[in-house]
Amino acid sequence: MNVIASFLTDQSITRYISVMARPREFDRDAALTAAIDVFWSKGFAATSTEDLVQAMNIGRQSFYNAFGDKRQLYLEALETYQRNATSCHLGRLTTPASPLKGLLDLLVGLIPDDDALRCKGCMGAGSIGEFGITDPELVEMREKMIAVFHAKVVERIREGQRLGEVDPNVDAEQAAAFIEITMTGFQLAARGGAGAQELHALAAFAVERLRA
Amino acid sequence: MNVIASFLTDQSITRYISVMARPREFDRDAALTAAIDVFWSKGFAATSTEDLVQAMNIGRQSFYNAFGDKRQLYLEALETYQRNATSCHLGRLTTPASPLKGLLDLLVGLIPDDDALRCKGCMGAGSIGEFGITDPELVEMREKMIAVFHAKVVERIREGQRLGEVDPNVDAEQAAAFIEITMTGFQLAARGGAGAQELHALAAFAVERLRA
DNA sequence: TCCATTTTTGACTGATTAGTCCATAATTGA
DNA sequence: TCAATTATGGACTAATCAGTCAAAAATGGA
Repeated sequence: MNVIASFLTDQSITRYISVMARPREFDRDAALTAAIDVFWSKGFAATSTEDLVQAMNIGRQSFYNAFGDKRQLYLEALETYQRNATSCHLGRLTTPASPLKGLLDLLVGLIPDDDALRCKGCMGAGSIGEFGITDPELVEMREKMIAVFHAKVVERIREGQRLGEVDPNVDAEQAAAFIEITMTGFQLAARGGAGAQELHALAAFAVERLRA
Repeated sequence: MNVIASFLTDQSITRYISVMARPREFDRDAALTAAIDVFWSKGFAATSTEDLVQAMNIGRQSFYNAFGDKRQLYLEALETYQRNATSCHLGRLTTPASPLKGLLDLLVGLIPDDDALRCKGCMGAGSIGEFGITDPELVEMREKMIAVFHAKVVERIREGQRLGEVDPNVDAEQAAAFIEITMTGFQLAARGGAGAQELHALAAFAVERLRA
């Protein structure tokens, strides 16, 4: 075992090795970000390793050294994407004082004004569409991500009910699931070319349907 | 020009030719149905022509004779799928006397009880996820399909408002768009493994949110 | 029986695929 | 300076890809 210390679990930080070897020339995080972008736009199957090494601007062997193989890179890309996206969602959901406004911000946050960005949709939704439940590892990743998120949405809805903003007759769990379904609907609609204005109006409509 | 008569536009019916040649040995419709099933499950990029000829149970040259190429077959498969699906949706939407019940049936109709079928999701949604707006021909096909459907949903919602079932304060166009977003959300959730019971409950929840 | 035509069958093609091999370079500690 | 280790670049490989070719078979009409 050559590893003396691995203080950091983040793979992007060069680990301390007993005998230091040739250092990596490229920025692993930047390469990963480039890979995310390709997979996000084209999906897994339609992306070739050649597409990847070009976009990441690294050599083929560096690619396999640093990321394992195409599938491992996809898993890492998707996880990184999802962690980041979920973090943004939670920020928007919880920032406003008004829970209903939080839900609105959550939905509106899914809709970039920039057409090119909006049309990429959501990589997570793309992954569900491409793989469904055929890949257990992906299913597990999804479930972990959604669990955290779902709990927060439920919490915010209950808060809205206590404050008299949200219809007290609805079941908070169901309302949260409803918001989540609406989110995926938005993401697919955006990928299909729906306009920002149209989606903003729909976000308002959906949230308004929960008002007390 | 060898075609004496082409009474029927349906490609699946052997056309009348001046000099009759060797007849096709396989059922074109059955082969197309098999192709739909493969594309539906795996998407376009992940499906090989080998997958297709095996599932369709025809020779490679017969495949290219009868369907052009992989992309043309995909277009035909998707169009056939969509026409059929839209027809089913419209039937469920318009059959019940109650418009609100029609909307509920529409949503519930998206959710097969059979797990394997439900997990396939919707081929149309899959196509949006895979191609986004990158293929103009697909975008055009979608727009034609949705236009007919959307008009019918709006109509049913207005009817519900006249009958006092649907909240008179909502904009019928927006409510219809909301139903359509909910549909795509359902289809992706189903593909991701959501349970039938859970989705049924959500269908009721969504429709109930439109009640007067 | 032969002709014109299309279908079928199976082999074939050139391109692309994911991934590997290997020689060389760069690094630190001995 | 050398040993140990990892990174890099470029050539390579075996498999699979979408699509084609050509010969044989099947049909109805001449």
